[in-house]
Amino acid sequence: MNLYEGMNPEQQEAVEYTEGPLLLLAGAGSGKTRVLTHRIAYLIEHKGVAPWSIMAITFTNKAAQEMRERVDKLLEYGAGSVWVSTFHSACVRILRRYIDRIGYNTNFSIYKPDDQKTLMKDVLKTLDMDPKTYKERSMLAEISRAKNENIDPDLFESQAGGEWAKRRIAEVYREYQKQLKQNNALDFDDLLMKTVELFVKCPDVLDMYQERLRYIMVDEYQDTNTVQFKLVSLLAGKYRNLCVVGDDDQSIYKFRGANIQNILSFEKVFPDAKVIKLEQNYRSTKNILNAANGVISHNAGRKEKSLWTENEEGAKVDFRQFFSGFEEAEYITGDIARQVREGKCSYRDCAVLYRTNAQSRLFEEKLLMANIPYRLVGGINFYDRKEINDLLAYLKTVANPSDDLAVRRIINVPKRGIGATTINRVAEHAQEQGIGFFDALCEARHIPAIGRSLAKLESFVEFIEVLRTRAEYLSVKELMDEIIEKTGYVKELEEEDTDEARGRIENIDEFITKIVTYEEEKKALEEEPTVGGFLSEVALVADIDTVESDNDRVLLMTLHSAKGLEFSNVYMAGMEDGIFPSYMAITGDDSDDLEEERRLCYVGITRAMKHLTLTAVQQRMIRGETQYNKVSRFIREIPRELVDLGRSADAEKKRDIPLPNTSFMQMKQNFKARALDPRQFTVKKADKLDYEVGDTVRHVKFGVGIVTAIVEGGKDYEVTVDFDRVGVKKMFAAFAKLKKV
DNA sequence: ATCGCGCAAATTTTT
DNA sequence: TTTGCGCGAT
Repeated sequence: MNLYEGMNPEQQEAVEYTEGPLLLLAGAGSGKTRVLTHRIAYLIEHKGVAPWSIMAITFTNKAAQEMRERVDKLLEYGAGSVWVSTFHSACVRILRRYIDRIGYNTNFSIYKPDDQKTLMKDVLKTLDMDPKTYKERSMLAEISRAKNENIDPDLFESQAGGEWAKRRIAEVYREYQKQLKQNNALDFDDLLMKTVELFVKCPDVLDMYQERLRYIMVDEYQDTNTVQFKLVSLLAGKYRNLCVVGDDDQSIYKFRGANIQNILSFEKVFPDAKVIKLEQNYRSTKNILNAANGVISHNAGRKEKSLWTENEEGAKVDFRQFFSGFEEAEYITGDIARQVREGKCSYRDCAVLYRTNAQSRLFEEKLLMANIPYRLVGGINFYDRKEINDLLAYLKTVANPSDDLAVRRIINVPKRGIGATTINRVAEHAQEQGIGFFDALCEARHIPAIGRSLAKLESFVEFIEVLRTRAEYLSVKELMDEIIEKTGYVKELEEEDTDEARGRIENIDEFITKIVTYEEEKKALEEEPTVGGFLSEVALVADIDTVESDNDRVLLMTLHSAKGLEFSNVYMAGMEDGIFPSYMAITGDDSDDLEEERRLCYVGITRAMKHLTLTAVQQRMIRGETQYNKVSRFIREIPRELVDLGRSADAEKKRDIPLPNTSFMQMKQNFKARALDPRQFTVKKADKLDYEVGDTVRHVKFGVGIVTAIVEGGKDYEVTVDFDRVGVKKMFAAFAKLKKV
């Protein structure tokens, strides 16, 4: 395999420059993933580096998965041993192993924003603080900001000095951490911060990882925050083979603590760093790229860089204005329908991008009416649904006995006649005795004033205890079945017999399928599936991670979610001052905020390969109120000669779309029933396998082997392979992803 | 203990 | 427009 085929000199140089710090400034569409994957292959094949001493960190699980697949294609074997992961998943993996060294239990829970909010409410109550002046939202934002800077409560307090307001927040922060710890739980930011703490406090653990991970690569480096930088510096501290890839023009996560200084001053921190720029764009037409360049040139303080392309000039960038959001959505939908009808593209080539999730509704509605398949990314996550969170809370309760939040969520779900007063009494008792909520439940008979509720509490405790015992030998799926069976959760929904309840049952079925998928995948990798493992995985999936490329659908998502993706046809909707750039960015006094919006615009434009359409409207409904906005200033920053304003507005013939006689919700329901065909979630059994008995095949982790048997089962083929290195293994075809060599 | 009504508040972006 | 919460009734 020629690793350099079709690579430009800079890309080649980046692949070959393996020792010491390297900063790769890679513009949009400049083939950085290609460079990274080839670099990994080069390290293994030409430098004899062991696959397991290479770590690549990406921003999303989707990106990680893609990178794994691409490395796998380049290599004969060993690709499975390269550690490709997101920051958060990597940290979970490290902490599940060693967090007991810093005083937590390795079966810790991971608290998502919803859980954080609940916990924060408790914290504010404990501290007796007025929730009107101290909003949990802003408290959590402050704490998150601190954690992203690796500031612990002590440091926070000392930084507060004499400032009264800040000292108060420090108090909240301290109590919040205390309660997290009592629950043996970590929030997202803790995952990073505690890993750093672990490395600092336990040099032997750090040393072990340093010795193992000798080559480290970080993708989307412009979006790393201070803790992430610290983490990477620690890991790479010994061998200093650190390659970071980023583009300061695509830094769009400052609000989440991303520190653009990480990239701007990389050369100061690593004075011997080599800098390579990738400036040739392979993705977009000249017109699109120039439009992007035009916009981003209005930002100050950028790294010197000019993106160019050899691609054709292409069509001009379309800009269309409409009266209301209704017509905007109609136009975009109609345009997609037309393009597909004329055979110019497929649905999957089209993406509608917008600034806020709330804007998705109108597009959903129109696409639904036009019968165009779509996938909505983001907004309400699958795992944010009530029924799913209830079931997850059961699993958390079983896995982590200290997780009071989980216990309290499910203690009366489904209704067991245990009400607020009883729960408060138990909580008080726990507080007095300095024990956990669940422990307090166990000794409920010693709590005065529990009265008649005692029997109910005891039977609940017994139920959980039984589950914990059974969990020792049941699979995750079996455990979940038992929970559903014994609680009567689904049965209750069935009796409700409403559309809503039916939807919930569907979600639960989907959830169970996800459990099964998780278990099968783990088994295919010869790893033990566990409740804790499943919970970690679930906590860290973003909606974008679950977008399958093999479905032919239009994608709807925010500009943020679109980072790292590309489409032939991109529609950027809501190009209005106050929407994009957001009202906050315009009115705020920080010019940085506006620049970040501009970078976001740059990211959006550079997603497009062939066609870019920007739209704006005169009046827009925002939470019930009509707003009148001016055309986005970003439109004016695109060189005029690159823009096509379309025929005059009245020449745009409005086509009549028949009004549906069904409600939006109902249509959505129907669409869901059609789109979420069960086949999509169960593993599809291949019609036939592309290998047979006697063939030599390759497995990501086990390497090369010979197929000795194939048994056809109901759901899938069970394949037996005799591997050169690890011996005979049995596996399911759909998960093992064996490739004939 | 549970249900339901009515009023208030909220929306930037996410691992 | 949608969601969340508090209070009163059963």
